Amino acid sequence: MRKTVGMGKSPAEAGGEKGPSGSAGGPQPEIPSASVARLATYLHVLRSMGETGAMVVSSGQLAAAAGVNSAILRKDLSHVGSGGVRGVGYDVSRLVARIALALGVEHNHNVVLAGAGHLGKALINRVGFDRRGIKIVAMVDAHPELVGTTISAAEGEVSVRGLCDVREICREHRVEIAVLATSDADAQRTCDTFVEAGVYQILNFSCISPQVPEHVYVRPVDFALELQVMAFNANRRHSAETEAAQRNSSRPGRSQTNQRSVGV
Amino acid sequence: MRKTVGMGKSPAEAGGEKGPSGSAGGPQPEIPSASVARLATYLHVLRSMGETGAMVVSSGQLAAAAGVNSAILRKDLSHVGSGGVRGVGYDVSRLVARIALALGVEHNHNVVLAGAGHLGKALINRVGFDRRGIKIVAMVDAHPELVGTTISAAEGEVSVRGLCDVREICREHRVEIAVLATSDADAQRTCDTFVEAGVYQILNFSCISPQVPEHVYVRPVDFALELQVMAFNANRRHSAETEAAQRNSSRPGRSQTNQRSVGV
DNA sequence: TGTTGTGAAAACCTTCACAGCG
DNA sequence: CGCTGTGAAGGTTTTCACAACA
Repeated sequence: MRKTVGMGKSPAEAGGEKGPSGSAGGPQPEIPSASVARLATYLHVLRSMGETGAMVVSSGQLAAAAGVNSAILRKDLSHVGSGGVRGVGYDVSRLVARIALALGVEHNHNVVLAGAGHLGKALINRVGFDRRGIKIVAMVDAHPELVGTTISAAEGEVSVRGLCDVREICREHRVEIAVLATSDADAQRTCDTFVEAGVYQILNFSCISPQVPEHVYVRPVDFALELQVMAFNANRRHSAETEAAQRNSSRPGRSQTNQRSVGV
Repeated sequence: MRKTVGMGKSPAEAGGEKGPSGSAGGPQPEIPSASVARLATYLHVLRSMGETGAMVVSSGQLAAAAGVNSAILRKDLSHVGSGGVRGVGYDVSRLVARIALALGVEHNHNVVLAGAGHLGKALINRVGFDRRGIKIVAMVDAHPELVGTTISAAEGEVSVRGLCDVREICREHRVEIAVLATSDADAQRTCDTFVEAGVYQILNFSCISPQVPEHVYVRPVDFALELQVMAFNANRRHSAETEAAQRNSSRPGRSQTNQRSVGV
């Protein structure tokens, strides 16, 4: 929600054509973007379940584990041609395969991580990117004194390269996605380098909003924002309490609005 | 979107009462949650603008800087009693004051950060929490060997404390919000400790989904998720391209759906 | 003229509720 | 009986478009 001029949701999704597809072989029936994010979560949860031996899950169980309402889960799954069995549930491995197919997890996407500070180290040490179709192929940093050093990562060591190598790295590995975990001072410069190298999706952890051309999508990850929203909720809770106390009788009331999960 | 059973949107917002307020003095006219997140972003952007000397902004300028459509920006601002001048724009400092008031940034909220690894270090070194109403009052870690060590932070040094101190810290500082930046192995245990200490909003960076009681809100920050969505978009772009190439004429078409910003 | 503030319309997303089936 | 899949209803969020105004 910060800067980001470019495409908001997705490429594809051309002209009109609401039906399954204009001609004969339109394969993607256009999954709603809100569902895509949740499907990725289900995939993650299902894999954990599979590892602990579960063979089938019901929508209720999976929904509870994923933190969503079961109706929307079933609707999401219907977009991937769920294949559940009425009265029983879903076969875990089959469902994993279907979601993975729909999300295109089979093609590994190569990403470059910029910034060899604490955040960069935290990111490179995260496990589980690989199995989710993400491969960090290189780490770069704008500071010459860091170039050539090695960072211990989840698997082996990664050596830090310079910005001047970005173009070559991106061409060689067909990189379309980059992560900007640099200091604010280096962010714009590093971002420009990526854009010149043909990267068109950037996950931005810095506090500035880099200027980018129209066709580039920058997804901001503003660490303070979530906390600020939480603080606001805390304030609201307090004023609701004092307000309720000033009157006399209480009226409970509910509310639900799941917001999209956050962050890399 | 991961686990998270508790409140989805906000506390407050009790029963029916759609109008401004039931009785006489209802002060909060109920800002939509989508707007709250954006308002926090505007505040951030406006402060940067203020520092570079801008006195007034138009909705178009601010919207471009914040990466949103100008109509929705004006609507968001209308919730805080915008006070703009037609034909001119908004007075920057006045607008900052109004948004800060509406969001309640004046009350500082104390938060505890769990996890003294790379991620924890990255978070504690972030600047700008303070001016956004957030104060990290302590850092804790489940590993005894880290307890007592000091971490160099943006301002001075912070010493790491143990889980057994959490209860006291939270009571002393009236902590309602915690950040879970531990390893997955320590996450549940640390989370439980916070819940017992009365924390009811938790920003979760770990890859597991902690089990929490009904009234606790866990906001997941799944680092891989965003990248996976980006990868999906890249796939869609590719299949759209090849599909378009298989036919002959191209039909451009647009799409816009700004998703909520992400992360702490 | 240029910009705000805001109804009304449109798009999007979620929830309900139930038919259909194993 | 239990669970899936889905049409229809309901709610929220975004966009449009334009009157009002300095």
